[in-house]
Amino acid sequence: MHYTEQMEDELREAGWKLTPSRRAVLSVFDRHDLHLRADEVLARARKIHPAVGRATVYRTLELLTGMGILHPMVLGDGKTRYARIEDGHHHLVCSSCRQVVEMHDRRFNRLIRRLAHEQGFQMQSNVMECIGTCRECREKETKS
Amino acid sequence: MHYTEQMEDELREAGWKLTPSRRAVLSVFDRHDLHLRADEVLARARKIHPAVGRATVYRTLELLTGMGILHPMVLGDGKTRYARIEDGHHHLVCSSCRQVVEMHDRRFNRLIRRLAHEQGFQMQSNVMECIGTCRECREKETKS
DNA sequence: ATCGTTAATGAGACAAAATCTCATTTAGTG
DNA sequence: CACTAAATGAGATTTTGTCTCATTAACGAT
Ligand SMILES: [Zn+2]
Ligand SMILES: [Zn+2]
Ligand SMILES: [Zn+2]
Ligand SMILES: [Zn+2]
Repeated sequence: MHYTEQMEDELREAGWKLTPSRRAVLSVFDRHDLHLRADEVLARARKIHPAVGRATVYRTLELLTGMGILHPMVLGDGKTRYARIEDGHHHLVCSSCRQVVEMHDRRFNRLIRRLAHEQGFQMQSNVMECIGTCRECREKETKS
Repeated sequence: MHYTEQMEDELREAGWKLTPSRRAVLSVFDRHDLHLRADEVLARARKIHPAVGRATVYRTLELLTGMGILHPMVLGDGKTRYARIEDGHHHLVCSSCRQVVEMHDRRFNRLIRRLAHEQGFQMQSNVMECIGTCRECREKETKS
């Protein structure tokens, strides 16, 4: 079953109404590697359901965040972006060229789950942002 | 030597002028466990140097972020907050009661550094946010 | 100590992002 | 089809962040 449909089921099962606006916002996140600002979500959602209002997009982003489907984050540039989050969502951000590399490593989730457990927390999900310098930028740097 | 003075030295050595406004913003972050919104930083900075303007606070936050001294983050609630970041800054956020627990574990930085290295990145710093449920909230939940 | 250069500043206009209100609509239920 | 509470969109409003520009002051040179 496709991700979007799965999430629609989750909404329904949690007792939320499945409206065209909510479905539009949800379907924007069909790919797992998007990091979108609220206004970008609005623009994309309108391609699917032109009538959606800004307020509804914000409300839906909040709803989906509360359900653990999306998660807000700032990838170094101070802008709030929303991304899908399954168990974990890990990034390498180059402080020089700003490229963002997605990194998924089981070891990571395992370690976090364990550390959280030590503190009495039960992990739902996690987001990590590692700021550094990518190889290309380091090479440019040493040359100059 | 105190943290704030150390950071002042860093600024100076990087060639930036050490103004009362910059020192005020810097001194706001004397404690390591603060996560402040820009307007909170402004209010606190004004207690030290009442003349600071909003624009300067934003400019300084950007400067300090660029230098790897501060880092913007959203702890679940979609508000951008700035916090000191030494090597890493790791949080457990309870999705139910919203409490934030700071977690510092060497294993974490080690693992991230290694994974980053595998991707050709040289880590400067990292921020992690783990969303979950704290013990108290889980106990409340099972009782009800 | 004084000077000159130039980065840095604060005020306030402006722009962007987010929230709130409320009259209207509609999804889900039977 | 009809009912009802939840959800919506429009637009006002608030909050957050940026930009401009005339003025100031940090810091190195003298
Ligand atoms: Zn991502
Ligand atoms: Zn790079
Ligand atoms: Zn923290
Ligand atoms: Zn809790």
